[in-house]
Amino acid sequence: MPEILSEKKKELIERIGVFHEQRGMQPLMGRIFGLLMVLDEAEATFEEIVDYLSVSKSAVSNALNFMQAQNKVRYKTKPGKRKRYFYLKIDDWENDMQQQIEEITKGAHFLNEVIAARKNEKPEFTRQLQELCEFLEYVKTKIPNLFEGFRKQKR
Amino acid sequence: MPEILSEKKKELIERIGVFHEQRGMQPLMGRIFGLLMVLDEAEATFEEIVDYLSVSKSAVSNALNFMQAQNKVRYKTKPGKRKRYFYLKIDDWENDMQQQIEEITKGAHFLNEVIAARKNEKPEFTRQLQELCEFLEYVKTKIPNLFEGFRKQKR
DNA sequence: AAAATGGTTCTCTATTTTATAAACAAAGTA
DNA sequence: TACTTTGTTTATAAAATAGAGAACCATTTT
Repeated sequence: MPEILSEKKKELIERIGVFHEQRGMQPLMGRIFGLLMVLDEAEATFEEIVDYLSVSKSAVSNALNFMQAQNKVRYKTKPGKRKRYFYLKIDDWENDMQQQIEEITKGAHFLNEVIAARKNEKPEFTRQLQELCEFLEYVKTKIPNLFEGFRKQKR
Repeated sequence: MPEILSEKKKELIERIGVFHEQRGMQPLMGRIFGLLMVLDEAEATFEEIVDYLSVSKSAVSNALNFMQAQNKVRYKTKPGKRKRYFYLKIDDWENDMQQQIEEITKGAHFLNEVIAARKNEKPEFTRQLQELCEFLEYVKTKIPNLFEGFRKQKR
């Protein structure tokens, strides 16, 4: 028997949905994300997702396939049951975080191209581009330290 | 006489546009961003932007207003001239970067809510949420160090 | 075999986003 | 005053997105 969601949880799911939506995730994906976090069991069948979120099967099918392709979601089965139990693959959050932080530093590449393409007509401007670029490259080198520092601090 | 853009610069502008587009910026904004970086003068009039990018005036007007509201772009005027010279406000990239890095840590807030809302039926799952959350909070505290470390390393 | 289950795929529609074109406003010029 | 320049606004149109609903397919179950 599936958990009955409190109003608080429903509302939290929606807010988590909006949060992700604003960061470029498609709306339903964000809400599935929220749902799978909030459920005490931390998992749900296809049908439950449809019911909890009141959306169509096709929407759920597409969203789940997308999330699985992105390695955000997995499913398992249970002996004797045909249904799939979808859950968040949260155990590799470190990889995820690393990628997210690296994302920010990706722009450095373009900055270098821009700097190379510019005549130095506005040295002050070019210098600022350079400084930003150097910062991004510095951050990139410091990412491993961040994880290391975190682990060290935990013990 | 406005600079004539080389093929290389045109292509670079487009790639910068796509880069920003993929990060949620509207397409034209990304290309204006690229244009204003790549131009030797690091500035352009409204009309020049329209011509360089072959887009409509209203599109440019909207994009520039948006970018000015976001404090990404400013304009100045020149004595005797009526035109506005738009340029990137790049000098506060530190603020910008800080906000971008903080963006990543925003999710911690939701994670705390989720953890509070969950019965502890799946302790392993909850523990992973907690760990991720702690990491985000750790990163948040380390942001100032990042800037400090960068400045230190520069001298 | 027929029916039920679990999920996928296809078609259509509503919404949102992005851009155009044309009218408009303001301010300077002849 | 009329005309030009410089941008803004206002309708619209075109295109991309998200999702609904129904048909569909592959397994089980009966």
